[in-house]
Amino acid sequence: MAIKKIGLQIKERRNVLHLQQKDLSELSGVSLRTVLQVESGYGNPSIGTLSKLADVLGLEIQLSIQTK
Amino acid sequence: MAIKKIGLQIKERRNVLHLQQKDLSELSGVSLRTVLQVESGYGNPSIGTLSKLADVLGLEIQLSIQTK
DNA sequence: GTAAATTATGCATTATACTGCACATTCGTT
DNA sequence: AACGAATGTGCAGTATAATGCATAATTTAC
Repeated sequence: MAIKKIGLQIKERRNVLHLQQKDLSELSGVSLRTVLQVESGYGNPSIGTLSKLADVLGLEIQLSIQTK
Repeated sequence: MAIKKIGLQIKERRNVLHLQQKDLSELSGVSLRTVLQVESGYGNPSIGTLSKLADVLGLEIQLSIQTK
């Protein structure tokens, strides 16, 4: 499922950058509560919310041809 | 902005596959109303909704390192 | 061990995505 | 032009994402 994978990517990238969830929350303007939900793969964030998180982490959302 | 770009990609891909908005709506289970909004770059779809559309179109949502 | 920091969960409220219906506009065909 | 098909808009209702607060559990540092 897309959301779980994305949540994991967010979490891993955050760790690589040595940021805490609270940092990501504050830098992105997304509540800590929602950061937690997204990273746990629980929930169904909007593109807007995901985009705010991705921006802080230097990531971008892409649509690509399915490989598989 | 991420949403406008994604909307355009959805629309272009749909055209490549010779699908109409109504087809995409029915195949994905997303209302025609929402398909219209997403394609026009207006609105802020959830990952779940975007994922349903992407699946039908053979696309996948990805997070990748920002290139720019 | 224990204290503090970090991550996680329950519940209630607010903001907003998603939808259906009706109607309007644009596009293609004759 | 005139008709039908496809795409788009306004408005209202419903579902659910996003949030804050309090509280837990977990991890980290002392």
